[in-house]
Amino acid sequence: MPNQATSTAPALGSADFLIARLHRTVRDHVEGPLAEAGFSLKAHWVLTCLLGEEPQSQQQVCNALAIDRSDMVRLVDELEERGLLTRTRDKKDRRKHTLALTKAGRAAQKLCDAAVNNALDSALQPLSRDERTTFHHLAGKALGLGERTPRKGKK
Amino acid sequence: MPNQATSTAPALGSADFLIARLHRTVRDHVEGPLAEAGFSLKAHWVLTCLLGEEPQSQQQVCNALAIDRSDMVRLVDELEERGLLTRTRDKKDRRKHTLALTKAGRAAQKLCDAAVNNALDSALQPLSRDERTTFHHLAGKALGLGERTPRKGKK
DNA sequence: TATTGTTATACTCTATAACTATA
DNA sequence: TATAGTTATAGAGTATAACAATA
Repeated sequence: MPNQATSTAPALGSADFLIARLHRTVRDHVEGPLAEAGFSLKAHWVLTCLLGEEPQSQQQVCNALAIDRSDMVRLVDELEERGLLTRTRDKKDRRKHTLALTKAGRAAQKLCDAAVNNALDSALQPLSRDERTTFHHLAGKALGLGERTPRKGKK
Repeated sequence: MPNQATSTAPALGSADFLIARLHRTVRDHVEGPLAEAGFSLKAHWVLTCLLGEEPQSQQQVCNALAIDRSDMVRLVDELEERGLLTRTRDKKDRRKHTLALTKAGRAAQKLCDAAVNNALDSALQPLSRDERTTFHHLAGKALGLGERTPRKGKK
């Protein structure tokens, strides 16, 4: 494991520090279990993004996830190779690649989701359920993501 | 600027995604102004850390900030060269380097703090003051940073 | 033997630039 | 001319491993 702050003095309350630390803590918790299931964080994001609103162009997914086009190519390459999504040319605009989940892709997403939610439970353990909901809501609001239904994972 | 999600569909409500996005948004906002002032994010953290509880060993600062020792060497090298802190051998345990801010270091910290707080205001603009306080508190709690006084920047 | 600080190196992520094919 | 996707490359940021000095 990388670099866990060993208990000692927090000393810093700046929001940029807290968010950076939180980011790493969450990543450290989630990455392992996901990797065991054979996925990266971003692969999970892509699958989840497609699950939401299914046929989307690569570019749309890039925009939704704030992932660079050149990264997306590699991500989609792999997911396609593993038969988790299909990549077809848009007939109306042949520049675009339309992405859609396969059945296996939907199953993979579900699997990832379970692993991620489980890992998040332990990463955010100090927070109560209500606190997590509030935190979640505020994070979304801070990002300017309009008012969406939270879509919480059920236990 | 790097990779801003262009308005479109959020699609993802997973906490790991929100935190990752927030991390980048905040970093993108804060890094620029800090760089103009001649500092990196981590340099600001180090200065702030020393401000809190002044004479500390390099290792203590590493622990508090979850920064790797090898990174810390370079950070401290630069800050020392610029006369913002002093690095002296601990006489009781000559393996340790004791760090302490200089007067210029304290001034620099104050300058950075202003730049950072200003940048955070715009990065977290969608949140009200109360919401920011709540978010802040929850982030700290999630990290298991005991109950500290928030030490909010005053306007 | 374990710890602090140091150095050099490797690795991962992400961004950039240049190219193609379409529009 | 501008956009979608691709490719190859470069740059941050961070982790790893080995070493010297000290305990």
